[in-house]
Amino acid sequence: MARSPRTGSAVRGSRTGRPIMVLLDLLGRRWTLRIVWELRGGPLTFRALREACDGLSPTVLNTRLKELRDSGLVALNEAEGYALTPLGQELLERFLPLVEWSERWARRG
Amino acid sequence: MARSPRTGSAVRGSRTGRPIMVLLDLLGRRWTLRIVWELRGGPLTFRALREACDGLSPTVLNTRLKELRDSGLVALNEAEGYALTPLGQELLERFLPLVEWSERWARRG
DNA sequence: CAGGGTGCTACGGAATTCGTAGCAACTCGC
DNA sequence: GCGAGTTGCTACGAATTCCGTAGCACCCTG
Repeated sequence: MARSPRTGSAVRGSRTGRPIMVLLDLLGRRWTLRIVWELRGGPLTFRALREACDGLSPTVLNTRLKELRDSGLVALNEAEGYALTPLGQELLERFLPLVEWSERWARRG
Repeated sequence: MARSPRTGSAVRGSRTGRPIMVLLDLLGRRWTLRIVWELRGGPLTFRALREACDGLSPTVLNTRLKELRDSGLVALNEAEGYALTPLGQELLERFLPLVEWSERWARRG
């Protein structure tokens, strides 16, 4: 199974290690963006996260969570479950304009 | 092969048809974000786009381009090649903060 | 002990993606 | 007309990724 993309190292589709390429590799994997999105309201347990993501397989969820933890975007808090780190919240904030845009996209497209 | 995600219809991983879910499905497919990114500087031909994306297979490139055209984000201009539509440029603009963020992410993560 | 929660793994099959080869159409120079 | 070059795009078998179900080990409460 493909390893977690890391800045400075080659990723799927690019050998430069440029941060944007690493990010595109990470976010281009199925469920990754969705998981970050579902954590927007606060921590969720592994199983709650599964349900929020329409019951994706635990295999993939665990793989994605490993990648997101390796990337410093998500952390496992024993008391509350999985949550966005400050870095992950920054990513979510940068992503919010896309959410607002998608509403207009739906009306026009 | 999975059909292009459309707002208002069920997509992979969500039956609600909410625009954000449709967008997450679309962007969560491999190479989709990369293709939009590589078109940031202007139109590219099919083959130039392949090279820009580190030689991804023409099968997948064509599939992604169909999806992006169905979504109204990319158009084929016979004279110049594939280019972002105004809608696609809006998406790219909303995505730019993530690029800037990825630079800091690389330093911290 | 029973019953419920937690994170997580195994495994076989389905879906997606890849890599290579090549087609049909068009344009250019000759 | 005839190549040589471009264009967008397809076929097809193999590799990779993802899915669905079942279930393990652990902890806590009753």
